[in-house]
Amino acid sequence: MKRNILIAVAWPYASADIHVGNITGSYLPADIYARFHRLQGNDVLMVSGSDSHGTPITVRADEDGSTPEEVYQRYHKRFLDLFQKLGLSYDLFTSTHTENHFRVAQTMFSALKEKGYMYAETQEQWYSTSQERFLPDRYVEGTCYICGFENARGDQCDQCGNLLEANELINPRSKMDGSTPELRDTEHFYLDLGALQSKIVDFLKEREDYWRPNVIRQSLGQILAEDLHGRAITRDLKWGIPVPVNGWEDKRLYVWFEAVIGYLSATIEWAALSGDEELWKDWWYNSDSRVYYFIGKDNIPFHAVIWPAELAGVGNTFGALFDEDDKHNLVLPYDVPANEFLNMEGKKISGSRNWVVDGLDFLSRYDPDPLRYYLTANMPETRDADWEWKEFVTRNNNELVATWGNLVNRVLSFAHKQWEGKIPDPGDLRPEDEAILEVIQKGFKKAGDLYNRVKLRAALTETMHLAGEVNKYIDNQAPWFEIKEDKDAAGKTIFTAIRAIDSLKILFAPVLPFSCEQLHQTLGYNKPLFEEQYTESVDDNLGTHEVLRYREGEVCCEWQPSEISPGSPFREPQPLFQKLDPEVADEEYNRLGK
RNA sequence: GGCGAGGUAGCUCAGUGGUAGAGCAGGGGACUCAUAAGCCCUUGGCCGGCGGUUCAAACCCGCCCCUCGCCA
Repeated sequence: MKRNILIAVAWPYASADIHVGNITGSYLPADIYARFHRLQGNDVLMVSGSDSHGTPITVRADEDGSTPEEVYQRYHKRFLDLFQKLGLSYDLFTSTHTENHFRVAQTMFSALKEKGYMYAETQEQWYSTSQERFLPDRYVEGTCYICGFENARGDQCDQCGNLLEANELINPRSKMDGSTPELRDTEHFYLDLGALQSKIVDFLKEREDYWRPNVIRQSLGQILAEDLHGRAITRDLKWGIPVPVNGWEDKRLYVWFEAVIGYLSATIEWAALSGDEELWKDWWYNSDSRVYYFIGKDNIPFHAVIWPAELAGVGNTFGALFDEDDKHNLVLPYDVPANEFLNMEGKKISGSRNWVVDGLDFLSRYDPDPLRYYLTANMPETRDADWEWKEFVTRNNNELVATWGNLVNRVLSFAHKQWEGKIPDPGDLRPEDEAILEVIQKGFKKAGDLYNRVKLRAALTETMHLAGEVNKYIDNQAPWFEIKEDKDAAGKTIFTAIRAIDSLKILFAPVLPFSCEQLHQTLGYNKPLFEEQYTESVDDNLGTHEVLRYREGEVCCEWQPSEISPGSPFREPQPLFQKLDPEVADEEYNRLGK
């Protein structure tokens, strides 16, 4: 049955470059899952964008002497570049700084307010009299009231590691100009999560049996132990989305409330760009559609609790306010397959200490598929994983090159030489030929089940295992002997092997799109396996923003075994992957921390 | 402090009640189509610790230790 699948991918903060930990945490698994479902023939939409608001961006702008807008544009462009090079096939990668997102986010706010899930409350916050503005917690420094450290930030003390109540800092000073701030009253809106608790508990319990244990148990456990309480969703800032209430024009929606709304607004923007403004409803108003949220474990509460609370809270009021269609509720998350973290050579990744492998930097020296392969084979699906350069090189050489790449090369070069670039006609297949093809066929079911349940690492292992089975089959048949005495027998073996390879191409394609596309062309197909990515500029009243898109066009092949025909021509094979000198592992390791 | 996840072969990880598994690394072998790749055989583990339930525990229960995340 054809299904609408929405792949909702974490929104990167546009204040730092993306590293391999970010990639394996959410962006890569999302893309693999999207490609798998496209091959399944489902209606897939994969959306995300740059989180362009929030304190990290204003902090970066203040440090650089630039504006938040410039900071977000700079990193956003680098994201688009990286995602294209890495083959992350977003149907739309946009940003939160668009007129459309402002409107959708403000509508969500208004809908929640109308439903009675918002209340206003006054709190005290540090105010800079010299700059005439309220200071975000991390803009205030002072003495830690727990350990006495003199340079603690308002939100956290770097010496004792405790999270702090900014208002209790001793000897506070503004990070901006060193002046002494004063506490002033300020009023903010709160999302009444307490009132939404029973809806959230029901929502989680319905999904208890198939969600990953760390996601479901943490969310449910925390709620049942402590109950949900209201959270402030507005801030005294200039950069961001204005609160759509009279008298509140100077305040902004808090990013954690606003950014998750991007999943909805990006789908709406995608529909408008596609030429049919109503299309987004096929995913958001369709109770049969499935929405998957690919995120890292640090984001679990926002996607398993807070965002579902926003969605359940608005009910049909979002539609009523947005385009006067009050017949539908918004679809709640189907699954939140959050990944754990990736460490770097045994230590935590740290951007500031350069203990990190940057995505663009990596791709300046290596191809995308080896990275995708290594990160998937080692994906932190159940626990933290570790990036080791040595392991990257050995997995590339022993698995990608030796098992899969060499299988393709040994079969196709032999075939090309002996049958002059045409696939041999096997006549009737022998039992051993049928047997290996059946193993492959069962692989579609087995790997398909694993992909479907978002066990990407296991799906890849299974596929690599099948490549091993084909290598065994070839060694058993030994077509290089067969051809000396009985060319027809060798033809049966090679035909069978080519079909197996052509099938494995489909099974590997979600993880290894570039090399599978290359193999696909070598085998003589006209239409590509996947469509193309491209960028486009979009104008609105907030300015111009560049987006990443995915072209819709004719593609070949679905999730089923090869039916490639005898006699059809194919090209001389070129290696799919390059072997790496083991020394590069040391070279790369020595770059870390410098 | 509260809520969780993880701790299994040298390394990376599967395995949730019935005689410990895979890949890589290590050792040995036969072959040559292939990127000296692939194939066959093989060494290697008191399954974090201590108790408990059971005819039977890596798996269930309790306590403890270590790593990581979230919340306060």
